[in-house]
Amino acid sequence: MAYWLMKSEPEEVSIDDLAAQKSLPWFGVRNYQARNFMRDAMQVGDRAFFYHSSCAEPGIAGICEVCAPAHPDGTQFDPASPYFDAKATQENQRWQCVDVQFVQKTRLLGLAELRMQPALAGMQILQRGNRLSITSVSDAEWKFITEQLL
DNA sequence: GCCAACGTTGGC
DNA sequence: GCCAACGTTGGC
Repeated sequence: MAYWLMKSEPEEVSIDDLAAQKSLPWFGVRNYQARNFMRDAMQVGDRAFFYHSSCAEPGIAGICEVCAPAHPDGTQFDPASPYFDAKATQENQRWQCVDVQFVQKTRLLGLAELRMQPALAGMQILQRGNRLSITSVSDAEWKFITEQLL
């Protein structure tokens, strides 16, 4: 069982959207490293912080859980989708995603507040230039955030 | 809207 | 396989 942090733009999919839908595919990832995490490392039952990015209040907004293993991301084949990938074919599909289900909404734990914690100084999301939309979270970081901050 | 940082592309 | 140019991310 591993822990993750998954970024989503709340204008597209927020923690409230996930709560309303119960579960949904984590579609739209177009970065190989993040895809590889979903395809190779994430397992059903893993938990993740649901992080709101590119918005007025970026930060952790809730918790979700992987509920289905990686499967093809259908948006790569949909010409109407912003995530359409003209180079993806049924034989050579490029993008996969896991499904996640809602666990809980939390208070908004903002970026600045995360940065204030010495215990979290090594967190991937806080590293300079970090852009990866899925990062792993250590057991210690998960414990600290869930038990001390939320 | 700015811009630093990073990933991807494509010519060579 | 190098690397410059370009595109994207994401906080501010």
